[in-house]
Amino acid sequence: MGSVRVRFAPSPTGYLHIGGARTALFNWLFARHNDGKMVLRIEDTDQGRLKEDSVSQIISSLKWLGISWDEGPETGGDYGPYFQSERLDKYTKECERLMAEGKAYYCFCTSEELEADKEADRKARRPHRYSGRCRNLTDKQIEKYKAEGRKPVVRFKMPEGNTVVKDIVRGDVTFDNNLMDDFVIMKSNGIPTYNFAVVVDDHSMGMTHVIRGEEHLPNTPKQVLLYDALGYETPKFAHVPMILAPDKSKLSKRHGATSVEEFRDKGFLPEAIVNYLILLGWSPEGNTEIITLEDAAEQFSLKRVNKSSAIYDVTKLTWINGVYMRELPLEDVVGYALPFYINEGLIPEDYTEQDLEKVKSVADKVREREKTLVDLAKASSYFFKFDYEYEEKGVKKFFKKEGAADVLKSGLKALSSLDEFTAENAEKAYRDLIAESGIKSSKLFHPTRLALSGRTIGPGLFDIMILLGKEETLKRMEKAINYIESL
RNA sequence: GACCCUGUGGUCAAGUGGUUAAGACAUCGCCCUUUCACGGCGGUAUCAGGGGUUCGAAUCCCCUCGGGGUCACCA
Repeated sequence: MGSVRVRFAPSPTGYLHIGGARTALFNWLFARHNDGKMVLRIEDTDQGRLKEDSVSQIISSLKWLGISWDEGPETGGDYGPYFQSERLDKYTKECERLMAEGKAYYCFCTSEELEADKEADRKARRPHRYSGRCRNLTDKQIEKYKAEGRKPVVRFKMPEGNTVVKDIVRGDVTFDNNLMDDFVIMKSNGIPTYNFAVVVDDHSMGMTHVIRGEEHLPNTPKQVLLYDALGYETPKFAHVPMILAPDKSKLSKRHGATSVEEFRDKGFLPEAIVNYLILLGWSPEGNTEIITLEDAAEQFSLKRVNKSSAIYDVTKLTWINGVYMRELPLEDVVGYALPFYINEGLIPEDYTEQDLEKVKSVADKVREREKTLVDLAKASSYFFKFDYEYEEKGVKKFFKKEGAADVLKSGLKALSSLDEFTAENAEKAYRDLIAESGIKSSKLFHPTRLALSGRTIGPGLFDIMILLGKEETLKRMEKAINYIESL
């Protein structure tokens, strides 16, 4: 076997699905691990289902995730074109060869006839398969049909016997050819069906391995038969388990986010999504949970891919996202976070260098305790706006207490006397105040936090003060004192 | 319905005839702490069921049940 060549072959009918992303990822990992090539091919033969912009959406999602390809759209390559719609001549040629060899034939059955057959089978409660009516048409009959203007499809002549699919993940899977009918390989409009196009393409593009979702397994024997009929060498197959929704059903819109874009919009980082996806259906040796694309590529093996489908669990994704939020370089996190800060109305769309610096310093502290970019932006809001309301339960607990205003007043005084407003000095001022006055530390810290942020949780109190600056800190203290006194 | 795949805690998942059945997320408790998060320690919880094979089965075989997928001139 030559060097490894694998492909990800999405159909451009929408966004990049999380399951598709995982398939792409496994292909990428396998290619990388084996110093092989990753090909991106667009399966756009069904013009009816084609969606505008879908290709660019899929491409941008893949890029965003960090999944690259050596050949395909944008990058080109020696095995192009990489759009099936531009490869029609290849399918036609191979189809004609099959017909010349008697391995395929024209079928002129109308959809009405086919439907009637199907109905008859249904009534007789027998499994439906194509009747084979056109299997042995004479040249004369064919001419006659053609003269009538009927456009034929081309069907594959299903041979007798069994077909074995050798699958790296699942072992040998045997299918009875009797259960498969003479399926269509070329539609009446001259466009190949999936099963035919995929075989011609995978062969002509030199694919050594076909790694795809489990849902393709039942189709594979047909493809194997086609490989044989065409005299191609069969690639190695690996059908990876599917990703299911929490209720074990197929992941769909009603389960919330299913596309990579949606996860992005919910504030997940590409590094985290990729990390999570790597762990779904595959696991590295040892107890590693946090793993980079590069490390995974080094270790990746199809032998360690699971057989059973996995239920995707957003809770664990969220945990992983939190890990990356605090461990990735601050610049990276801020880069991803900016749109969320804009969306929260914290900085303008045409933000300045100053805005950026502020986001950086705020995010640096806030990211420690948040798990998504959405939460990060929300938890940062009071650093940018002073229009917040005091949290109700905080007010009850800390503001509506005997002497609350006085405590804040003494805090305010201690702070205002500071020349150099640093976290160390501010903390010292508070600690000294506590020591001198005998005020309990919690009686001072909590109301201060509520005054400065409107909340009962957040970064270290003195970090907040520094981020706010002396002037703003004092202003907020004063406002809180007034508020308490008005209660 | 037919065919195919699959079945270890709530979820991910290690495990390939002999283990006290790892680990992670979640959950519960404790600790750390100005709060939250992080972190640390500990707890609850798993081999779908039934038959075999074997001195010995999560691991091998069979059946049942559960889950999923495929049955197009879609991909």
